[in-house]
Amino acid sequence: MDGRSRRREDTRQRLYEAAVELIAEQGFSATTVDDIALRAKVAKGTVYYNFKSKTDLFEELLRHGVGLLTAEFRAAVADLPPREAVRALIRAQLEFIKRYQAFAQLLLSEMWRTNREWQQTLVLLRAEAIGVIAETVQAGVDSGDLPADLDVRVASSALFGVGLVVAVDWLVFQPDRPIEDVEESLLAIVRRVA
Amino acid sequence: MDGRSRRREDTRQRLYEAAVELIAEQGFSATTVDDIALRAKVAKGTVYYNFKSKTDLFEELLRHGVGLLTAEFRAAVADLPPREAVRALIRAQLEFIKRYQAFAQLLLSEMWRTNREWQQTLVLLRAEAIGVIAETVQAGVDSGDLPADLDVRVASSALFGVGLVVAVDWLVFQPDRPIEDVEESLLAIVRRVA
Amino acid sequence: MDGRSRRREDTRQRLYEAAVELIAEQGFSATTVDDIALRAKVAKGTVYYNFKSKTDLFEELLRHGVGLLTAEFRAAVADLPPREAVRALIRAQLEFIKRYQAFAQLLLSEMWRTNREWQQTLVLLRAEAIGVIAETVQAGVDSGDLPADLDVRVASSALFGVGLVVAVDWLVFQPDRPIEDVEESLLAIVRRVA
Amino acid sequence: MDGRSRRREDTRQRLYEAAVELIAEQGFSATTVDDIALRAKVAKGTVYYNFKSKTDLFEELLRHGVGLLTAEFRAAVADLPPREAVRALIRAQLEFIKRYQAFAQLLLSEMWRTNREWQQTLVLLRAEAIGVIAETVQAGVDSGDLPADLDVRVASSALFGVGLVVAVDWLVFQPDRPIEDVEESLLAIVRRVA
DNA sequence: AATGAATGAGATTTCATTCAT
DNA sequence: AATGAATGAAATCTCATTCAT
Repeated sequence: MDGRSRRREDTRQRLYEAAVELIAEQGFSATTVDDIALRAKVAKGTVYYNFKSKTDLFEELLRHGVGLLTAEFRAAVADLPPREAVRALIRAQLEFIKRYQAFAQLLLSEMWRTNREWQQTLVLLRAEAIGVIAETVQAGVDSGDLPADLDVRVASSALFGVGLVVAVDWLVFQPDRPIEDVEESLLAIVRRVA
Repeated sequence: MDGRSRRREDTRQRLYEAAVELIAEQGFSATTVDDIALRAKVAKGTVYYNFKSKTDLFEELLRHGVGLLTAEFRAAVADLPPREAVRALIRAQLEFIKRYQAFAQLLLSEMWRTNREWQQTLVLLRAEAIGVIAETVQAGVDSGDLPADLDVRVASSALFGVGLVVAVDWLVFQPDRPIEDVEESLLAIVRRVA
Repeated sequence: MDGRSRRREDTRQRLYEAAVELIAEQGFSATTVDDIALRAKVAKGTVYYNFKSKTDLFEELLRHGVGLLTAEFRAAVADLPPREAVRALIRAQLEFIKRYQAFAQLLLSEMWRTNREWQQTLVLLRAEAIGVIAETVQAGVDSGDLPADLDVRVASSALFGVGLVVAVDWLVFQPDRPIEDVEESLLAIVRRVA
Repeated sequence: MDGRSRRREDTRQRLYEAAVELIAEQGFSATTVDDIALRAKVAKGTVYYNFKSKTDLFEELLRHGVGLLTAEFRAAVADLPPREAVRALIRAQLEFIKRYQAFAQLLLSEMWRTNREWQQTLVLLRAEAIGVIAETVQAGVDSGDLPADLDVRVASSALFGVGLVVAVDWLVFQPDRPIEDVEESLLAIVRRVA
């Protein structure tokens, strides 16, 4: 790597991981830079050597995480036919949430808040992720596979939210339940579009 | 004056209202006691005359709010037959969320966090509210109105979560959409149990 | 009683007692008006109905307590011959401290501090109490019963301080030891003037 | 840098010195952290960077100070014969008090209070310091240099208290009197054990 | 590239005092 | 004569940020 050394990139990664876990558990404001440095096993000054500010770290974190999710959404739909594509999106979301549990928890907690500094960032990122869903649903409506009266924006938004809340509820309150069960529940719930 | 004077009870009510709005927007930690006192139009000391701490105010707020919701759930089901009762619960939840929008937002943000001081309180309160749903669903399963293979706990939990996220999403991102639409979406989504 | 009703005088007495105990244990600043009201079983406002301020309550308390001590000193010496008079003073001090333990503790803690609001009051009261001792010692020197080279002021001051510290040490750290023992220790200690 | 950097250790020392003077004059509760920081010429936050709390600073201060006193006691007795050893202890106490006047004043004010957070700490520290005196007195009793009927614990306790109160009385009310006078008064007072 | 001591603005909390009843 | 809710100034404590090393 050039520009940013490998060592530095490693430090940033450790900071991301520490921050995402702590913010998932406690929220952004309740998580201190000391906490983050401690969990990442670096000195406090190192946080500021790598990020402009605590908020900056968090925004980069959001971008990083939602970027991953959107990429997986895109990969999931590939060229599948509409209904299968929707099912693939749900599966992808579930798998993402399972893998990045803390990030999902954090999204659920922050996504419907208003009046926070990173609000704008989050709204944009949300639009990106939901955009992929919307494209897929729209394709289904166009092809006649999904009901013509479906409000695409509303349905996509709901799909995303329902997936998030059901999956996180699962991870937090019934972690022993197998993922297939959860996927089934989700599919049952969203039958109309999947 | 019955135990607590009317004046005092009025002050507490004002503090609840101020706190719930601010915390919904910004979260618990980002909301200052100064903000709360200012919005409630009392002196800062008054907050501490009425509540042991900021956390205590928040916990009592949660108890107060979830208490109201649970009461409305109980009133809604009355003696209705199972499927109607479930529909009534959904309607009650929607109406509650519409009426106490800020409280709903706050619940959505805090309910799936772990590691916060009021976690235990919240888990208990959640169990109470979901309990009413579970009783209704169970009655439906027992009477044969709902599928026998339905996992009651899981379904009730999902019903609650989905209602919350869809309604808050509506209020935050599509406030102009009529409530009937939202109710319909919700019913469509949860067709299996309603 | 006229001017001040019996009820009011009773309330003031209860406040004195509550205050003296708490201040002995914790010191003046660490004792709150709430504490005092609670222990005296009156409402907080009542403290201010009876005393101008917390400091005022404390100063009146000091005056009241040292007044009692000085009176007992005067009663003790009566017309006794010098050395007996000194012994009588020591006994009187011990008995006073035993009876008003909390007050003695409080005196020991506050008497050698500087820079407190009531400093002046306390210095005056101390001078009064030590004055009685000094008169007695002076009489002994004059009559030849006590050594002519004795520095009266210094000796009286030491007599008072030593009595206070030994007696309070006894009450706090060896409360089971009989008072006669303590008296004996004290007499042994101050043999030169008694 | 050994464990704690030199800079940090210097800051802590400055904070000790500032705190001891202020607390001697005004007492613990009446001394603010602002006062301490101001006198130590550091920012308020620095106090909390170095000590968990105001109480923690005070407890460490007590430990530090009594540690010094105990060390000087041990150095003073060396291998002297009993009565000389007792005299050496008295001289050591006087010199310590003269040198660390503020600390002595503070001890006198806090040592016989009950119900303060640091009570336990102080009782332990007191036992340590008095322990050295008691060893010396015990040796004197064992060797026949001191009266066989002397209650060692009581005598040591009294010795310590009397030394403290007489020396502080001297520093506060008669600072011009030469130390030799004070030492002589003390020796006269405690003739039985010295 | 990283460190950790120090900072100071701003948060939470306390508490003597006031005041309407 | 007493009460207790309310106040606001001042206390304790926290924490994002800076900076010298």
